[in-house]
Amino acid sequence: AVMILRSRFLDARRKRRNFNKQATEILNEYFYSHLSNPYPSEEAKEELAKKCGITVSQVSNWFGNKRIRYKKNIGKFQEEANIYAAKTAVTATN
Amino acid sequence: ENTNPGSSASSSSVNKEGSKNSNSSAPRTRKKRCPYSKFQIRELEREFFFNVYINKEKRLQLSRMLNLTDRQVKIWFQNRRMKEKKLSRDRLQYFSGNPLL
DNA sequence: GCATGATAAATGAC
DNA sequence: GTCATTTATCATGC
Repeated sequence: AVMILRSRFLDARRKRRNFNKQATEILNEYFYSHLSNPYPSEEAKEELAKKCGITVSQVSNWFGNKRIRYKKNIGKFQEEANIYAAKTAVTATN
Repeated sequence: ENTNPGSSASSSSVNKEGSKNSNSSAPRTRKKRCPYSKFQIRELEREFFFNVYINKEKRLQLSRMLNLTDRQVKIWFQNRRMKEKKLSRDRLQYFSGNPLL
């Protein structure tokens, strides 16, 4: 029993699995609503991790990748940025 | 497998930080990340197994053997310790609160 | 074929 | 020294 868990842990790290759509939505919402300073605190990371059903490390990985890839090609994320900007604007009015 | 700057017989292309840059070049260009070879990793891991903290003596010896700078070896051990800590955290989280245990 | 998540070098704050 | 991070690279998903 322990052995299968151990083996599952060992190969579970590098086997990449995409996050579900809802988790990505939550992360993007935070990112684009904090675009001037997309550095969530440790507490914010824990909350995001809980809401997304992922670990804090995965949240850190996601923001690290998002920041560098956004900076490298802002144009590519323009459409995405507009979508979430509109989304947060709607929630703000409610 | 690994064309490491400084390995083989590179004469002097190694960018040193010792130079107190005479002229402008204000922000020193960040050193490009260069993955280490299997051999380098094996030797580093071997030493890490014996002692997680490496002393200056062995560090110089290792850096010469692997054609790395002392700084590179020092930083490798720092990163390796962080990796070990993360592995412990992940292990703990994975084996705790799981369905069958 | 790139998008994406995870990991490996390298830097800097403290 | 630790540790969050930047950056490039790796490995996989699709």
